Amino acid sequence: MSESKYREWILDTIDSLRSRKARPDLERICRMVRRRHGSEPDRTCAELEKLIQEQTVLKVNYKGSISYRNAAKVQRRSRKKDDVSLASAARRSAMEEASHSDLSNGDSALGAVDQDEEDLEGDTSMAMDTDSNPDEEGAEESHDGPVRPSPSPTHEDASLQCAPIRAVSAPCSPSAPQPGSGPICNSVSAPDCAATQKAGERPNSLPPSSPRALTHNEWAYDSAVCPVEPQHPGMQRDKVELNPVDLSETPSPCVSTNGKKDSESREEESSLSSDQLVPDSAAQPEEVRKDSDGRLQAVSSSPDNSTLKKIDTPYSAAEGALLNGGTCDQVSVKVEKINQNLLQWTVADVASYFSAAGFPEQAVAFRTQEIDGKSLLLMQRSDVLTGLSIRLGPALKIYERHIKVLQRTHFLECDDI
DNA sequence: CGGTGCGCACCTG
DNA sequence: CAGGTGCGCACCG
Repeated sequence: MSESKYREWILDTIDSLRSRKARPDLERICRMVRRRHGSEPDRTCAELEKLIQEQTVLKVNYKGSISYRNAAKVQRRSRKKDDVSLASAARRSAMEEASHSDLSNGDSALGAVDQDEEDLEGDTSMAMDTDSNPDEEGAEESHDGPVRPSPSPTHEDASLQCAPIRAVSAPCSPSAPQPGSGPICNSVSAPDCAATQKAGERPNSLPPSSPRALTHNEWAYDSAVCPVEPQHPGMQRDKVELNPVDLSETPSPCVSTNGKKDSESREEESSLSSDQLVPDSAAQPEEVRKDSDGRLQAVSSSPDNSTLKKIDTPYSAAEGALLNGGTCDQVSVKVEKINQNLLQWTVADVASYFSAAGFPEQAVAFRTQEIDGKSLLLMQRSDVLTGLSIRLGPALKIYERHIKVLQRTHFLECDDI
């Protein structure tokens, strides 16, 4: 209930601010939501972070300050260009998510957001990067995110390293800080990851399609993923295994991504740094704390945590599949693991999955229709094409490339069992 | 004082 | 050139 409300409110507010030519920053968003709906700023911040993780809202560092974007709008633009490149987008998302998990953990919302935003916006407004020179410093710190993106083998290392850290230290600040020390953990973990990544290597293999886009997406995804991982031990395992495997193993067709890493890596760094840096270091700390506190409490007693965890796994699997191209055998294997969780996916998980897969607008429709993992498994082609009131193009892609694949893998698993 | 409208400059593709 | 973004200012209640 509240979630959807806040989503509407926040997206509405962002749109409103944008139409007014005012920067949609945290302060203005919170204020407007409070005025319009009487919601407390803290709560708004928390909900905003959730949306960011879901990629419903993009956090961007633009011209040295943090801005929030309506992911749906942003993506449209970028995607328009890409257009047919769904596959590429999907790959990116998958790749990114897998790799990023590490990064985002520390920063949590901020880092993640920025990343996400960047990804989405990357096409349209890389201005942020340009403008945000000063921020770059911060970005370096947060770079973790950017670095992770690196596709292949490298991030494996990074992810592996980071993963453990995250789990131990704590969950990512934003969404689900399970351990009491959300904020601290974040700060600590992030740096560690970053350091390791930086020192070791930069993982930068970008996918063939678009370097920037890839990078951006990756970041965003990472953030989203990270939070989840820490929570469930079991999940984490899966995730860890999956991610590394996916990335490293991806021997077959997918390999193409690796080649481009080098050239693109530069770009990634530059772009990444600008966006991520500022937000994470400066503004976010406060937000995070708030969120963490609230969530922590909630988490301890509530099922939220489980949701988050679930999300991570699903993503990784899905992502892996996407990245690989959806056809790889490996993918199927990964998917299988995922499938187990599929039945446990919540509505939020499903929405997050499709947001991460590059369908933020359509993800809203899934949420609106309250499609959870079980419902997803029951969905037929006609349901997707006509039951969600989404455009035919994305609907077809979503069904053929995601739902169908998820269902297939799930039922295959069942058969085996 | 806070919300709103918008001209204008700046960026990117 | 087109389109997005947001600063800074003026206006309104």
